[in-house]
Amino acid sequence: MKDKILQYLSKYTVITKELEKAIAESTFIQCFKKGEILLKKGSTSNECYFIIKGCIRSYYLKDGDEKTIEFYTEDEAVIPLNYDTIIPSGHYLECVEETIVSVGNPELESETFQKFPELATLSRIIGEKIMAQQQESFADYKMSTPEERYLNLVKRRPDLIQRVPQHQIASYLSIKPESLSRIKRRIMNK
Amino acid sequence: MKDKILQYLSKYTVITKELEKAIAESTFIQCFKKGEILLKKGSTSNECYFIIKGCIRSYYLKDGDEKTIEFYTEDEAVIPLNYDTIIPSGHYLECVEETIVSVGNPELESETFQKFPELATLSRIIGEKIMAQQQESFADYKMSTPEERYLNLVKRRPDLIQRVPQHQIASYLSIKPESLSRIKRRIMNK
DNA sequence: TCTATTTCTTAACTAAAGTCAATGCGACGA
DNA sequence: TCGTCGCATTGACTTTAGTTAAGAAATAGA
Repeated sequence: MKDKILQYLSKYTVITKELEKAIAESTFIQCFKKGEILLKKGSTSNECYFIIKGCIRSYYLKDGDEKTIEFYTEDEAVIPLNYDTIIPSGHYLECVEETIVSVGNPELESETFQKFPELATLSRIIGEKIMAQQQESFADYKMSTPEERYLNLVKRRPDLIQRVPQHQIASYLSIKPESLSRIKRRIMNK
Repeated sequence: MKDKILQYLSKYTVITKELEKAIAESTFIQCFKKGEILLKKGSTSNECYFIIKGCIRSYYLKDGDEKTIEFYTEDEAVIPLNYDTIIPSGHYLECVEETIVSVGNPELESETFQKFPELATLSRIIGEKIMAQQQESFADYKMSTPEERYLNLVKRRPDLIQRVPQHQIASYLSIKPESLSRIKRRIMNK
């Protein structure tokens, strides 16, 4: 199970036996059922997740309906916006399907970081990378029409189209399910 | 001139005489004219900026027209997406008006960080803050209609409406100038 | 297995943004 | 001072998304 995290981290640094042990001690594995809520609006968050298997969706509630912000799948880190703060969350985290995660929390994290400073550096580097990716996908999003966004999604994350309900895909693209149906038909007839 | 940076940093940490000196040594002041390009698409970037006075716009070129991603004004940090990497930039940075900035670069930065580890920590904290803000504004953007985005902009950054040409505001809201005109009229008639 | 519920699609209509073209306004330089 | 150019606005028309409502398909639960 934990192999996947080590595999992920080994892309960035050399994993010593000691480090392996430290990571094993500072995280634990947890399993959630489809539909389970990991984080509610209004509550604080002191857990972050690394997805071993499954899919997590983050969304806001506005005018009674859900606005999907992001889908996280295998080998991705889910760090709530308010992680390690006392700020109540504005968004929800929900499991799209049965999901196995490795859970981290600030206390265990800072302990491990003190023992392994290279992990702190690593964490910063990965953080910067995520930030750069986010900025890029924001730019992509802003520059595209709903149809382009859908085509882009099909290209980059074809698995999502299969495993996530269409109305959640639609909300992710900021359109109504009816519009997504029409867009798909439009593309078919080309 | 440099007072503004110290003032900004003093919100986060105590500024000693030594630190003040180090900051003075690791940055320099530069002035750009209206319309000057600080970063071109395709080139690498080894400079970041802190705006003392003025306004900088980042934009992409798509299908021949400019897609504005962000406006940066007084007391804001402008860190190109590809800063301190060998990746060629996908976006441009342009001065909306005459702009005075404090310039930083990776070499000077890492020197100062070694001498003042608290500055490295600070830089990380500010980085995380910027990241959280970005995520929030992305969520806000995704959840809003063009009209809501315009009203939001008027509320949060009324100065931009005054100092930036309307067609750039429109591109920032991802609409055409004609649509922005209509939105303004619609709001007037309410 | 059968039912009930959710999800997806379709249709008709409304609302809003895109497109194209024309006009008006103001800044800037000759 | 005048003329030019870029910018903002307006109008007519097209395209696309939202809304409402209905029905078909898929899914989950009893």
